[in-house]
Amino acid sequence: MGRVTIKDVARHAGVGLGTVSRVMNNHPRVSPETRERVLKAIRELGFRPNATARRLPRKTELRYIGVITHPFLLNYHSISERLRGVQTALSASDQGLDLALFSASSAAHFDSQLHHIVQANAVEGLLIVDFDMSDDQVQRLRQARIPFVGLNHLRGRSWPCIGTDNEYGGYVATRYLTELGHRRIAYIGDNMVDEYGFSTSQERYIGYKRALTEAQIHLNTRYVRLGDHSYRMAYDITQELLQLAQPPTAIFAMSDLQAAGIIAALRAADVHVPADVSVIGYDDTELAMALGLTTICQHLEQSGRLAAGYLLALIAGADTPPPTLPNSQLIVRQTTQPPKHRLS
Amino acid sequence: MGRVTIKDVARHAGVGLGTVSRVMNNHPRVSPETRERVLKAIRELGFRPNATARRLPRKTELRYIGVITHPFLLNYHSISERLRGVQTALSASDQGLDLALFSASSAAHFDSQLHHIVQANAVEGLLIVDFDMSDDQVQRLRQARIPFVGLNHLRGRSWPCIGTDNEYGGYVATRYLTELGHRRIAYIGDNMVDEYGFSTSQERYIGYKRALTEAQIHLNTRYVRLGDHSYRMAYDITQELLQLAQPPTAIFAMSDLQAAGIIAALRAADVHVPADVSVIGYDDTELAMALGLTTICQHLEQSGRLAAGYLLALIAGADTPPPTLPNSQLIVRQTTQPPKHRLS
DNA sequence: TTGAAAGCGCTACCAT
DNA sequence: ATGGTAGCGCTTTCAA
Repeated sequence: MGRVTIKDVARHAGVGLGTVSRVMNNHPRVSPETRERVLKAIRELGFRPNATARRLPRKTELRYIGVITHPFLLNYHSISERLRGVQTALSASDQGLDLALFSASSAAHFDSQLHHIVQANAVEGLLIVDFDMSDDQVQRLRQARIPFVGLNHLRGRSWPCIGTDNEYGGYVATRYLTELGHRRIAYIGDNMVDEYGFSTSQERYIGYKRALTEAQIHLNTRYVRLGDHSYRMAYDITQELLQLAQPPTAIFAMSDLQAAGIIAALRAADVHVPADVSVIGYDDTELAMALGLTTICQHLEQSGRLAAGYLLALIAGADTPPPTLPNSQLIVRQTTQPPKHRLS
Repeated sequence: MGRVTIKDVARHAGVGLGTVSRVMNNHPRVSPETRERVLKAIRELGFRPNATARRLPRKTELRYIGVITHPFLLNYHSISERLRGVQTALSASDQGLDLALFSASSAAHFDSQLHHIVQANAVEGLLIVDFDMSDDQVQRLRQARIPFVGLNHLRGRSWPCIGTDNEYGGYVATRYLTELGHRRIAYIGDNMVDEYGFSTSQERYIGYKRALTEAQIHLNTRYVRLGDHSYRMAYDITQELLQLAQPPTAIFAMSDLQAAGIIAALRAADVHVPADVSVIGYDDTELAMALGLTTICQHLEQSGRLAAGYLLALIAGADTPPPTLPNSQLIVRQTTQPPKHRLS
């Protein structure tokens, strides 16, 4: 597509380049007639000035830190917490860096977004939320000399990531339940991993399994359910779990929101929490506080702050190792207690 | 500050301009020695290429839709819902527009951000979340031909805004309570208005007053409390309200999160909801669903979608009136009922 | 493999 | 008030 430039407009209006520019910039010294003629030409040609070209002679720099994430994540509490941390770090640094938010709805889309970002030299640095990258993708960013930091936990990744260990989180939550004496423990996760390569749920599941193994509890796959991470889904799954001949005495969920759905479903079925069933959530949101929910705190806001701060350091040319985030932490509230009867 | 350019690097390394460029772009046909010499020069001079200048000859356009908001808002559920709507509209349009998130922590900061955005020609269009603008600021955006849409309700604004009427929302919630027979109705809002010119809480308060007046209820200022919009604050304020000689029989809150704090405080004081005290929240978040909270739905995600869609139309040169968002809606759940005794 | 030079699309200055 | 022109900092040909 041969874009319409200021030159075309000038020719079309029968004026000089400078005049068109003056009209665009509301320069006072343009006669009303000429101005009208130029505006008409602009309209007729559908001219839209090239922002990059305007910036160059004006010498107004525009610098961004990019954040790339999945649009579904915008549903989640986790993203706004992390974004908040990122913004905090950015404002604090006062380097005139703004935040560009890219979203990628599939692995292919992620790749094309990455391509776009590199090609357009869009950002000074990139925060990659939860997505994993192929060696090739890492290579491309390195070659383009765009510093990047993952906003999630480093597990088998060859590039710096900041986040808490999901395997550990899953382990700690489940171990707490086994220590309380539970043996029929359900896990409700999400299935994003299959579609998008997010491994969060899977990692926590591995921790869950490890805790079961340690407690010599046989893994019952009926207790493992994956859905779409919504309140509603957790509600429905809980109803199904209650239909089992041996329903679980404890449920560990992927998020506080799911836990809320679980609690609601239990309440609706007149099953008492925690007397009949214990529930553990994840994220330590204000929702968990509101519900008195036992949960795992993964320091989301802080992770955003640290990751952005580290990225800024990398941009400034630092060659230091990434900062460490405190590990996940079990927050015990009122939705967990030993099971009524010790069963096997 | 005379920035270091590629020219300086070339001179310093004793090579031509093109060679420096080739090194920066990992061009294969550069001898290892020359490459090393150039890299050394780059390091020594602290050279950082100008992203704008790189984009120009590459002809890779980079276009953003800006969203400007207050960093505190990132705490709120409302912002992620709206951002999600914006992203949805942006992706759907498939125009290669990305999202730039600006945050302004004060009125002065907002003004300077606006200046920066205009000056740098940073965005194709701007969504202004909750901030109000002076005539001068509106004028500046108009002059720069940057289309803009407010992401909040239009009340006394001369520019297009998309959002539900807060006065109406406050009115509907309060009227529902008066109709149930409540006469001692508290309002818990936030105090952002003073510091930042956000009028959300104030507008709802006006609706609250109107409903009281209609029901011939005298406004008791002890029942009107403003805080910082957190769960904690609402919790504390509720404790104070319970100390009053005549505690309220109903509480209307600025957000579902506050409502959750209120309910928790009431429960802690062994006051039953809704038997002893009714509670209404705002936003219809999943938290409200989880708590069975009566609340006001203000169609946040949809407002983001509509506003972004409309902005895209404006950018494309449309001259249509803004779309209309369905008005706020009362969602009755289980935290409201008539007061125990009819009191005056 | 390298240097020189011609743009990229626009702004802003210098004349007129 | 307007047209011509010299950059803005970089990429990418074209020769050598």
